[in-house]
Amino acid sequence: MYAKVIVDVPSAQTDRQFDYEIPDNWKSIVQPGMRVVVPFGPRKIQGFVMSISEQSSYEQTKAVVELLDAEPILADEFLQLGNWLAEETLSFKVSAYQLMIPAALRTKVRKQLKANEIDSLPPHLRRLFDQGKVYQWDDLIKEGASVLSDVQAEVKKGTLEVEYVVLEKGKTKTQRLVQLNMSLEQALSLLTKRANKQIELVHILSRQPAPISIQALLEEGQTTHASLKPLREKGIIKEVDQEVYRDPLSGLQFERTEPLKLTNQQQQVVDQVNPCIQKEKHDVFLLHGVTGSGKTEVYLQVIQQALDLQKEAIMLVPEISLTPQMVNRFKGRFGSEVAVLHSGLSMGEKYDEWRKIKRKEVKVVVGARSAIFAPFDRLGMIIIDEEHETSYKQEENPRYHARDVAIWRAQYHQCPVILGSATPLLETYARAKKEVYHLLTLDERVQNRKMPAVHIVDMREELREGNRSMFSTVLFEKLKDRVANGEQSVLFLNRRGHSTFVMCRDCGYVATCESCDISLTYHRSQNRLKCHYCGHEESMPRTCKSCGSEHIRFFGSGTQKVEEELTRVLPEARVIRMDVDTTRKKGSHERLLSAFEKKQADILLGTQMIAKGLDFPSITLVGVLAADSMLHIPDFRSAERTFQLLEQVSGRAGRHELTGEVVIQSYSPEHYSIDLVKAHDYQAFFQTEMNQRKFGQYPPYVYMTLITISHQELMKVIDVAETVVAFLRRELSTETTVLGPVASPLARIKDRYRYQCMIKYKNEPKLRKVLVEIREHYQRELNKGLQLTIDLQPYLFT
DNA sequence: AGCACGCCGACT
DNA sequence: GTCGGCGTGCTC
Repeated sequence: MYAKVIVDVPSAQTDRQFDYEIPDNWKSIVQPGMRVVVPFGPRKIQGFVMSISEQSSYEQTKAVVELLDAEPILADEFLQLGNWLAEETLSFKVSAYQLMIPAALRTKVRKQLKANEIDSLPPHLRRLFDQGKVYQWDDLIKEGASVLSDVQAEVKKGTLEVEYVVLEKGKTKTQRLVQLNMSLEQALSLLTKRANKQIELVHILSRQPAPISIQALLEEGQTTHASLKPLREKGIIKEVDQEVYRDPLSGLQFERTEPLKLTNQQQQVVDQVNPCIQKEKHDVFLLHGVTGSGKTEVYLQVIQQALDLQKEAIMLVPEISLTPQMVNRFKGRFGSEVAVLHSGLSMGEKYDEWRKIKRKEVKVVVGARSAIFAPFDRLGMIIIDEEHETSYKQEENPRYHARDVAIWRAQYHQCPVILGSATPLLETYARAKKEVYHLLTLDERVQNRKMPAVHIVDMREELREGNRSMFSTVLFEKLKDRVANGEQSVLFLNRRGHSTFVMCRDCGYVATCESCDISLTYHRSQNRLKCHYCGHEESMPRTCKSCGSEHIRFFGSGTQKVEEELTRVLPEARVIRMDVDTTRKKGSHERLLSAFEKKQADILLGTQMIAKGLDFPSITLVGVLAADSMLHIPDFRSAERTFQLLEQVSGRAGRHELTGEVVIQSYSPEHYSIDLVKAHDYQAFFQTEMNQRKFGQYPPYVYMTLITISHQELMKVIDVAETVVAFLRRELSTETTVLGPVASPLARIKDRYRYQCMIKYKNEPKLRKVLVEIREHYQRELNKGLQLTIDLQPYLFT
């Protein structure tokens, strides 16, 4: 019997199955989807069993050396999904499989030196084995080169041996429990009358039917470890280790909520989706619901339907909106049947949540992108909230989109998918219009609340009237009003730091990062300049590096500067700033939001991260300080992103009894992506933008593929890029457009020059084959400095 | 990815 | 003559 194994070596040459003999004692145990350790050349590595076969076409096969799982870690569904995903994203199969298992289960191979005959070693080598029979290879490197060749000589003789140990990173957490090791009478007979505390502890234990934790025991007995120790020494108690889950939400209480009464519109949506769950029919729904229309309640109720039918559900949310508010709503409705997966969890916590799913202890998963791989086997519903969010696309290999995986899994399980958004991605809405997806609309807010009124302020006008501050008169007055009335405001600015760039007034020199083609951002609190791409930091120069002048000035405002300005012009306002810099520490996100919720501040000032999910009753004003900040980015989706962001931010206002207002400051208020926010008119935006896309031949009218080439040397990059483009033009059909090569918008990052080329096509069956050929051609150079990334359906063009 | 094998230049 | 630099190819 042979196991067909995909080995854990992510490279083009090893991206296929290898055959290994299964030793007799494992023949009945090994199954597809299990992890094994196999010999691979001179070393030992991990692999995934794909299938089991009676024969092998290889004359000589090595045997599986270790079995890492007692049952398959990847169900058949995932073996198929991985195969599809690898092909779809042009990545290695093993990389696709690694996505599906928690990081804690990924293995590391440790190389070590084992002494077979310590006594026959020369003294300078024998020294290494003072501590034991093994010596870590990593430490050997520090010993110097001559030792290495001596070691190699001994390995040849057989006195030393090179070993490979496969280690799992994660551990299960255990808790120590105690119980009585004998009857109460026996125990008491072993104790003196004066040992009051010990006697009490024994009594407590005798009342417990099951072992209890040491902590609980000592607490109940009102004592410390001092009274436990003698019991342990006399053998009166027995201790056992029990596996426990790390609970990221420990100590939190969730108030149980009941389903809310649905509006007619909400009910219609539920009525269309529920039959699909019941009849096990696959369908993709686009739920287009304006902000505040109660999409979340719809999600909760269709998930309830799935649970009622003994099925499971996955709900994806953008990382950024996986706020305590969202978690509370799910925990409140489904209690302990929910697992939560997001990047804020530690590796161990993620592993525990994953095991709860695998063991069927939960029925619902709420999580960010990777939660789409939750190991359920009776999926009844998949929901992707804020479907247009860019975070659903992974920006490293495998470059997959959670939506595509969701639809694949839903087809496999024959269940519906709901894509929900107030501002769907253009491609998605176009598909709904073509009836590829099923369109469901919620165009009214719940309880007939009005959409917030939007004022658009022309900042050029403000400037002309002599207002050079970053707040327009309108916004400032309204802010002041809110603070006076005890209502809350949200201020949004898509830039962190203090100033976006620092320029010399005399010679025009702009401080840039030495490794990237990016201007440095000034951070006031540390008085330093930072690169937001590579993390490089330097102190703020007193004089211009180029001409020595002292006239260095700050330009472009970030959140830090706005905060400063606010305390100056509106000293009575209490401000909370939320951006990457203030939320870096674990839990600070929650802390800041709950402080705002408790009305410990009047103004919440922040970047992207406050744009979604916030639902606080007393927010009645939303201010957008620089609406055009995204508009001039060289990306065909910049108008769409601007509209989406403005709509999302506006949606934070007036979600409850108090009506809301929005003030948008812009230097191009006539642009449709800004102007149409006034009427909250997605339809009009869709039409206008579709015309633009048609005119420029952009998605959804064409598909796109982006190839980015980078290298330390500029000439090398240009050379490769030109060769690639020429090859593409020659191989692809004449209807396909190949653009470039051009320097990437971020032309240099971390000392690497970057060029890109874009392929636009409608129908190109040869594409994958041609792309694979390009990658194979540069195989050799890929190890040596050259980087070539291929992104099918890119979201970002940096 | 590692690792061995193998082929050329700078040394004892 | 040998040590060790890296290019090339293989791993069931």
